[in-house]
Amino acid sequence: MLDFRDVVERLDEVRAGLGRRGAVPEGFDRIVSLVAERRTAIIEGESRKRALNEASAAIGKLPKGSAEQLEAREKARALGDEARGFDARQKQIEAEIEGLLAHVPNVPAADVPDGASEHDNRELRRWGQRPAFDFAPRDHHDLGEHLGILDFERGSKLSGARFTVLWGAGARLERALINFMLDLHLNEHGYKEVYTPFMVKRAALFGTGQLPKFEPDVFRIGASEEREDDLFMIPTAEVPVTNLHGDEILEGASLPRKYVAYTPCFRAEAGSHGRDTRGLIRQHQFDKIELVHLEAPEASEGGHERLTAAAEQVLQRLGLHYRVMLLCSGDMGFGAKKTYDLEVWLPGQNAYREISSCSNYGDFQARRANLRYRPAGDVKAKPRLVHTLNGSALAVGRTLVAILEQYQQADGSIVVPEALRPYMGGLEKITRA
RNA sequence: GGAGGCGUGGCCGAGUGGCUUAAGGCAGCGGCUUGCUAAGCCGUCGUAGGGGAAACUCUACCACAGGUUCAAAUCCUGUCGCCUCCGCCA
Repeated sequence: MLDFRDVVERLDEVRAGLGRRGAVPEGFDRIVSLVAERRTAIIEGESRKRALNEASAAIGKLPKGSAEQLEAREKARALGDEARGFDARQKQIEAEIEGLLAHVPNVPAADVPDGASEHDNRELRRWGQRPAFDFAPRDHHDLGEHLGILDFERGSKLSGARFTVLWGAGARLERALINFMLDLHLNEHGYKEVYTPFMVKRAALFGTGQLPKFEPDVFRIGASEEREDDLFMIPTAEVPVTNLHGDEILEGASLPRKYVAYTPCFRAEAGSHGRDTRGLIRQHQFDKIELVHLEAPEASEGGHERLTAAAEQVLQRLGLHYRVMLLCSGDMGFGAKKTYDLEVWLPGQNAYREISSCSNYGDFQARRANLRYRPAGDVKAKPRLVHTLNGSALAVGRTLVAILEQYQQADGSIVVPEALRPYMGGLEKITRA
């Protein structure tokens, strides 16, 4: 969420930034008068409260039940009523401001290119070579079924469309990828591993910006006899991990906090009917390794580059050809200031597909989740909001897809990337069972 | 699932309607002192929102949300969390 004081102070600038992503809400400029009204309500309310406090102290010193005390009580009661009136007014205005801002996305960073859709994203670089085949490459769906490691029919029998069962070497490959990625980030990139709940409260989803705007995309466990409040299945580890230090004040010296988490992710995929219905690309449940940074504001840009590099390293170790895209203003997620997508080459689709998204959120999520730090070496300094960053490193299911498709052989078997063999009991090739 | 208890500042802990702008201690921070030695002394020591050029000042916050009252950490209601015992359970 944007800071309403900042919005008022830099109204034209913020409006222009939001305009770049086509997200200036109706009546946006009304915020200026709302903030002014809020201030008036505070000043008036506080003056009544002060008078009331003084009056109450005086009443205590008057003889109990005396005529003058009764009279003073009447006057104090009136003050209290007035104070409550201004308080209510203040709350109402603040709710209006929040209502206005809760649906407003972040302002894009200056170096984010203008654009309306993914077609306007800018390719920054490519790594590796497209694998060349002297046969027609198959897609992972066919390969997986042929090998008996992907079972789409039984997934849908159990749970419906967009669920898949993995068998044998497929299941083991999934697990190997999880462990390989975690170990890489732990041992070589300095991340701390964290294991979190997979169901979270509404407040956590608000903190990272999925709510209130994107509730249809999230699976919700409604109230029941067991619980009166709602829980939501996490759509990404970003939600529990970023919110870990919500309402805390961290020591500046402890920044950056770099966390890596494995979690399954659950997405309703509302509005994506008919898209990527074949194969593993778009599932209701998938595994992901997520990197999250909490950084001092001045360090977040550098942190974003390092986080992205860590994600790229996974693809490089696995020998998977990919490219890096800088997303344009219109294609970024709700809370992001700047986003790099890693797109892996999928021979079966003859296309690059997103396998990781690495974003700098600035203080947008931190304000919602109340994530703060005290600048190092200055005990008098006011707490400041951290910057939050996150990125997938990587989406496990799509990595498995990329391995099947890039490492496929003419006979339909799959060569296991060398980096994964220690995690696969030395297995060098997946063949038909 | 049953029964009971408890939630006060970074920590410990006092506080059952006005003398609490939350006592006292510990830790932290700043300084003084250092021959009296795992020390002493003085000061400082929360968060947020207002006002003010500033010094400073006001308002709110004792798990959270409501309520009673001129006045609530204190009384009432609801919620959440934690603890103990019993039962059940991977």
